[in-house]
Amino acid sequence: MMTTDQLAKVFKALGHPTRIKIVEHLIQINTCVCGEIVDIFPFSQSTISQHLKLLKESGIVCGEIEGPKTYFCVDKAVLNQIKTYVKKL
Amino acid sequence: MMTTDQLAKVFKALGHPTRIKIVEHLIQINTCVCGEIVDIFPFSQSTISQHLKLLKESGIVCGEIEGPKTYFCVDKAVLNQIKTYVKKL
DNA sequence: ATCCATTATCGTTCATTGGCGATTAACGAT
DNA sequence: ATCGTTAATCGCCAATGAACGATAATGGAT
Repeated sequence: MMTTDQLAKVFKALGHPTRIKIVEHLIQINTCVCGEIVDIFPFSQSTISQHLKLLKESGIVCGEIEGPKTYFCVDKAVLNQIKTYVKKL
Repeated sequence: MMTTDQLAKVFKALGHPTRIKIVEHLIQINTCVCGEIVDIFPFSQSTISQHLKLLKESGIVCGEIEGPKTYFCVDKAVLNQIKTYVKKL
């Protein structure tokens, strides 16, 4: 079970259109690097990196550093916890 | 279907522990007035009123003014849309 | 050792949030 | 008409968020 604070953190992370779209994209293609996301959105690299950091800190996204790149993906466990919580509402 | 912006607004509204708890409470007891919520939380009346305003603006909560009181409740339609969206993630 | 590609971080700016007390507004009851 | 109850709004302050450009850091390739 997630605490209310943890839940709030994830919801807060999802509380921005760009971050929602990033998460949707990550779910679709399973995993991808920051640069690919930067190419999709009309924002600077630093802005996207910041969004990814926020998503990571909330727990909904995890990133694995591999060489100079970082591979981001959605944490399925956390996503499922969110799903379970929302379903019960 | 909700737009990404609408979704983000609702998630943002849920992105605060107090507001999550308010929504949970509203779901449990179906409807209640502002004062009742103020009694539950260790925050001032103005702060709770502000949270309720935010929740209302996001669409997840609706309030009906009846005399000097305002009855708040969760908008089931919006909640269901959120549920549907999260399930599909 | 150097360069390039990739991502993270820093510093800045402006806008928004979260909390409060105080005030205002709306209404019922006396 | 006044009073009390209830809720919304205002003004304030400190903290956070969102965006950017610039810079730093990491590691692969030459």
